[in-house]
Amino acid sequence: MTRVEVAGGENVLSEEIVGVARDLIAEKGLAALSMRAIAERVGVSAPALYHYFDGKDALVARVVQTAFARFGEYMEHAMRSHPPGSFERVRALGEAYMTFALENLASFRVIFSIQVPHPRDLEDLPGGGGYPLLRRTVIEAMESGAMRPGDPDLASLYLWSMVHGLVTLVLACRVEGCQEGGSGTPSPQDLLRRFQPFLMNGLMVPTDSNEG
Amino acid sequence: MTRVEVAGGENVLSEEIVGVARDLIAEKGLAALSMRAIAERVGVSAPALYHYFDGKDALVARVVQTAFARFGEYMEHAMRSHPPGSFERVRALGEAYMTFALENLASFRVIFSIQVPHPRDLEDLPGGGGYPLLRRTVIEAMESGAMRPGDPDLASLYLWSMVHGLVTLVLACRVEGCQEGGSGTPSPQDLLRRFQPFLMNGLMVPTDSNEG
DNA sequence: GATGTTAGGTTAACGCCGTTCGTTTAACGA
DNA sequence: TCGTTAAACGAACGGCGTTAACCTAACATC
Repeated sequence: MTRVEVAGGENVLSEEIVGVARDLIAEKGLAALSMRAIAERVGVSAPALYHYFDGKDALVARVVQTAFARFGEYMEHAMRSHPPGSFERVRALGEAYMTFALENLASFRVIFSIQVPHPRDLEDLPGGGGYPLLRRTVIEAMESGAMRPGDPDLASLYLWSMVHGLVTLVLACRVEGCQEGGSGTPSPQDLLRRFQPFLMNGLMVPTDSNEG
Repeated sequence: MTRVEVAGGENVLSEEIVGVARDLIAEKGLAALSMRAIAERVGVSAPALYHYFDGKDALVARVVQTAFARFGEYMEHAMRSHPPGSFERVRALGEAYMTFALENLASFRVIFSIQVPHPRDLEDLPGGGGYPLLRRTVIEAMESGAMRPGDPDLASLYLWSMVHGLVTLVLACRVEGCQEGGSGTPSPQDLLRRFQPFLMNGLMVPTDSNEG
């Protein structure tokens, strides 16, 4: 085995295994992921993987954890290009959420696969799965007056649900097919932008009783 | 084989196969579904299933189709208990969506599994996957003045995304964990109810520039 | 009544899967 | 030099989806 040794690097092989697994998921889907395929691409026998991971599930869990870390970094970077306390910052988070999902399909699918038998605790994830970031941004927007004051958790979950639902529907269905009389086939990002008036002002005709 | 024959029934076995498959998905998850397990519970050998279905994927697709039909009926029934054109009717659709998802977890997971390699066309599904129902309800609400007039497809997709996202997040994470300072652990239905002010009036502080 | 034909099953088998077992090789500390 | 340990290997087990070949009962046709 003439494996290239990175100077000063430790546990290089286990990281390579995780990367190969992520790539294979991206190429063929999670369902088609096999330990033998991972091992072959790494250049090692399948049982060797069990020296680094307790099994396939543990390996996939590690891939998820890594993907979440990248996810959080991506969101944080996108947010920083807008002033604190602005609604623009909230909007940028939503757009980054969707862009990450579309550009890192494998990671996103692994992260939010609803096939996992036991739901994950958000707190166990690096960066809390991006939720604390969203929460902090919402609080700042409320304090600056850009958003209606209220329960920041409720508002955060509302925003999260909306963007996440749109992403999931776009991935699961041809949502463009729903836009029968629409102008062409809008991109998911377009849809999100067109959602903004709803997010800001709601779906109702404003009346005194509503605004009380 | 002393199989019970239903009087006048045809293709009973294929329907029984679909039902057993749905039950097994509910019990052990889609990932653990196996043709051999289905066959054993039906009381038949595994290759016999290939007389009725082209393979496992086709069988699962049939389970999905059946689940969608039940989904549509459920939604339609929930909607009918509220007057046409009312926002209550729109809200009832959302609640039915979430209740169905929680009570028919297996069906919902199969329906919206994002692991499918090729997205489905909504039009191919029975009842269009419930979307035409939502769209009609939204149009009626707009015409009656209960909702702000606008593109009904955009508003429908917005509502759909929000509810679907909340359901998906609830299923994928312990969303209750996000409510750190909340009052106990609200049920998903509670969360949806508390979203209603956001849906109606938005997240912004109403100003003249917003409402123009 | 003999004779295809077909529906609806059977068993055996192939190749792939996750995983375990026992073994081997190489590095290292005492 | 010896024992230990890390890190790999090949072989094998049981289960998977699927295919192939075969059987049997019902039924239409000559």
